[in-house]
Amino acid sequence: MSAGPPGPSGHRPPGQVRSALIAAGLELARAGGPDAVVLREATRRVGVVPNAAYRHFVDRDALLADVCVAAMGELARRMRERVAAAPEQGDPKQTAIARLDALGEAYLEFATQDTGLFATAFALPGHLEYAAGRAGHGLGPMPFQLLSTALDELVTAGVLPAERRPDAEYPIWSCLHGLATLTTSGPLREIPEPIVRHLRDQVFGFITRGL
Amino acid sequence: MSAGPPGPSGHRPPGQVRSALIAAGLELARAGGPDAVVLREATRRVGVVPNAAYRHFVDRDALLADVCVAAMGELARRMRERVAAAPEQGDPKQTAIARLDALGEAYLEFATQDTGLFATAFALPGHLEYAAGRAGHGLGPMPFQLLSTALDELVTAGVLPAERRPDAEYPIWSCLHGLATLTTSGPLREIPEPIVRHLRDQVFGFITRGL
DNA sequence: TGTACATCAGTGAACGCGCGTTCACTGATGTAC
DNA sequence: TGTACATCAGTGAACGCGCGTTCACTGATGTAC
Repeated sequence: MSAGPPGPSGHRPPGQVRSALIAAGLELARAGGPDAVVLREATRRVGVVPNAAYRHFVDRDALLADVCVAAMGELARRMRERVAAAPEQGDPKQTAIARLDALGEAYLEFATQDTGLFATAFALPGHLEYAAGRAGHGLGPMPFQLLSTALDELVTAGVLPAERRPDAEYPIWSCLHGLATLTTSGPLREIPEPIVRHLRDQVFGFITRGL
Repeated sequence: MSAGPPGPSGHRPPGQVRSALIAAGLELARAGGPDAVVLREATRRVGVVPNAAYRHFVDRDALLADVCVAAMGELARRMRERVAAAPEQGDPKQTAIARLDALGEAYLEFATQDTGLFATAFALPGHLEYAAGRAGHGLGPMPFQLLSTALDELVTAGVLPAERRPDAEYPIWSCLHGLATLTTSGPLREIPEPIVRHLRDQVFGFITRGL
């Protein structure tokens, strides 16, 4: 976690402290959500004096914003990973459905395993663009885009009727996101794991039926 | 907001300060969510010295817990109100569907109009029972129960096949809750109101199709 | 190739703030005899 | 009916804490001549 090589008063290679602060912020967020992204604690972990952070971020909110974007990027990365690993089925219909499932599984798995990071990804004030689409942060396609692509494939495969394609992202996203928050930080957060898995199957069935 | 009649050092009627603190906590929560429920600010609003709160709550978390329960009770109250106001249709099928719609509308409306209170209702650590059911707080039936009842009516009316009734609450709740959080405190929070309404219709259609 | 100087990224010390919480207290209320 | 006393719910003052942020500084790095 500590910066390592440079002496106690040394200068680091350019950009290293900045990215180390974001990395430290991510660890804090992983453990405690967005509120746990405390500027002083991040600098402590990087091995730098608190005010050094102000060389890289105008204030604490600017640091948090970068941490949020990174968290969302991490969610997207995991989703891409799982879609890529989804086994090719013989039937193109089955393949398209398997891809959508993989997306949903990754989303829920991330929320379960990294609850704090998941909450942080959605804590950025304002901009829908960064979750809802159009990359441009060098982090690759974001979750909404991945879902859009999966739905396009379902249309191509003939599973989803073309007239129901427009805006089909939103009901599905809502289902997944609702289940994720209810079971990880909502009233269902303490129910035993097998039951959570059952609920997930229930919701997946519901989604498939609604297509 | 202030306690009124009793003099600056006076004692209040028994129980009045306690419920006034919860009421003040609710106002704080309404404006800023659970984190805004600050013990000192609540006592300030009630017109009492900070440590007086410790006569009524073991610590700040205990106050917050009561505020959370009250917020959930308020959500339930609004849902009941809307269901009661739903117009009786000629067809029992239509009536049952209209009731479910009313429930969903009330849920989303509460999340939109009282975002802080909505977040607070779901911020209580631990207990699923209080949202997921079985009253017992003198606050009347809670949201989950209301949804269960609505689904039972859909089965009776012949809209929802009986074999799909078990656990049907969860996919529907997930959809509504996901849409509520995405559009009120998530990445979709700043999209214009007409579009939100369109998304809501989209989700309602999805739910009806999934029954 | 060497010197003068601007820039950059760190240090050290301090600030004010508001928070939750604890202490010893006081005066009003209700009960026992 | 009157007095003694326990209980209860408030007051007043103070605590330590960690936070975000600002100030003046210093030393290393890179550039101009």
